[in-house]
Amino acid sequence: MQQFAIVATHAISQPDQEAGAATAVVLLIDASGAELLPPVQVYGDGLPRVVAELETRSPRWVFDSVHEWYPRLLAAGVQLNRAHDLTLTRNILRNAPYTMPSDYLAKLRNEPDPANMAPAHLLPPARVPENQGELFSEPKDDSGAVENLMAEFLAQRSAVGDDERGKRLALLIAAESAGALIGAEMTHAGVPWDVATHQQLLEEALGPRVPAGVRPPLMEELAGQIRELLRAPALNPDSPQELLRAMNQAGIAISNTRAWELTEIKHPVIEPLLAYKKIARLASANGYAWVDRWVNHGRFRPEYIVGGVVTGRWASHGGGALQIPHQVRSAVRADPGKVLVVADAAQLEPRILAALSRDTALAAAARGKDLYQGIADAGFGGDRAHAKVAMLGAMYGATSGESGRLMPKLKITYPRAVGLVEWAAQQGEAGSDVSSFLGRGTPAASEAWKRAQKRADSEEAARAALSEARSRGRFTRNFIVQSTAAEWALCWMGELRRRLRAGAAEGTDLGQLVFFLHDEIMLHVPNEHAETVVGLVHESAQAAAHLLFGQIPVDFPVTAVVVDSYDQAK
DNA sequence: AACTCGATTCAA
DNA sequence: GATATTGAATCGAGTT
Repeated sequence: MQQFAIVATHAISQPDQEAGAATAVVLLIDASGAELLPPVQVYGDGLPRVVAELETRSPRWVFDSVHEWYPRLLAAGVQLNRAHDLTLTRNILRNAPYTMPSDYLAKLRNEPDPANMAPAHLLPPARVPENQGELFSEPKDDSGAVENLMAEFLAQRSAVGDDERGKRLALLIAAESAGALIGAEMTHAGVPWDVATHQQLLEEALGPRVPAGVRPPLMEELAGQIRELLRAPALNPDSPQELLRAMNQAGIAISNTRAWELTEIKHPVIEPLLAYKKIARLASANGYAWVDRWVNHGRFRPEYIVGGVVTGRWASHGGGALQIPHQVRSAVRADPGKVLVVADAAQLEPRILAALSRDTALAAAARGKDLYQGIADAGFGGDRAHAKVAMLGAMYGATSGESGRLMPKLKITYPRAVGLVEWAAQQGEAGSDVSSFLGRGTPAASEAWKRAQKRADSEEAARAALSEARSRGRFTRNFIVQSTAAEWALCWMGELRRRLRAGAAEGTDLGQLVFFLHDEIMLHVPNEHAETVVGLVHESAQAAAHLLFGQIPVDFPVTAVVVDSYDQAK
């Protein structure tokens, strides 16, 4: 029998007590909502103990937000097997095209879309009810009460049908919630970060550490050269405006100061300027201040925002985890006695497109390890670079330039694959929605967007409307691929987590997931289990493909390497 | 002092 | 080569 354990802040029916009001309540129910145990009142910091006890019955844990609750359980040493995250599920159901109609969904879709609201960490903190026993207390906020959580949980379950589409949506919801567990566990584990290595590379690039607010020595030296070469003694090279003015005055005709445009210019200042930009970025983004702020006890712990991107990719908060530059990856270093297993999916998105479109020719090109070479051999005279530019252009919506020119050729070779992304683009331009393979949908076009499309009364407005339509088309075109790739990655990690836990259940600590970035994972693994884990990583990739698509002729190879530090991967 | 916005560069 | 998707973060420079 399926069991569900709901964790809430309180129960509406819970009588306020003079002293020692409960800090949480746990309710164990079956799929129909019937209580299997009397509600468990939790006092003080007793939640981890209560949860650990109930976990032996292996329920699916229902939280308003795993992100809010799970870290404190992990801190107390309690791990959970399965979860259902009401907030993440709510966000999926809001835009999901294949659902069972209900009042719950109707209400949900009438609320203002949180996707258009400020992220939670930028909003003022919600008011916490702290009013037990007070004479003039404000009414208690019952949104987190167990009765309401249970009602929403049951409503979410009945929103999912049991046909093929419903099963896919159920898989998405389960995978998203598993992702929430994994995200919290990765934050808890942390990326092993060697502060000494990091500081050494900073010293080599910037010179000895100086107080905050002072320009590092090697930056100051380059700044001096730049000022001299541009005859601008007071120039602050950190200001793009000042820099642009100074360069124009020195006779350099440019309209912006982006590094890749500067490379085209022949002038003595370019070399020191590019060198300056390079180390200035290092100093401000991943310099001494970054290490002080984000690395603690040898661990970098970014927060993962599961489903934080419209396409279902993860966002992150704190320390810029989505953009760890190659420059500092030598500081990501396994503890003694351990190694890093770094794995990524090879050319995931075009393979996803092959599976989505059932394009047998593209599937054939993807048969080998190098998909782009496969495409090149099939229709681009063996030219891999051209094949890659064409394929990326098809998935992103390039119209002009080389990529645009190569599109007709690509369409002749892969009519189904190119046809699918073109269909998705047309849907978006027309104001319709598209969805991922498992059923995550695009948010509806805004009212302002629809108004602009409807009455473009001037030449100017018509141009703007067309540009907006094309932009939405590129979004929906990319959405079907990126969102399904995110689902594949979620399943990959879920399968891997299951295998790691199976090992742990038999008493073998195989190591843990410590980092995830779209199509790449990192594990921190005891030396002796490295090859076992590499095997599990490959096995999980195949299991993920099968879980999503069933038996299809598309390969999803991953590369997995065993290294001491992150820079040795790739 | 706290905010917003544009410019820039990093990642997949 | 010159063009397309999704993000995070910092800085300067202007605003409230």
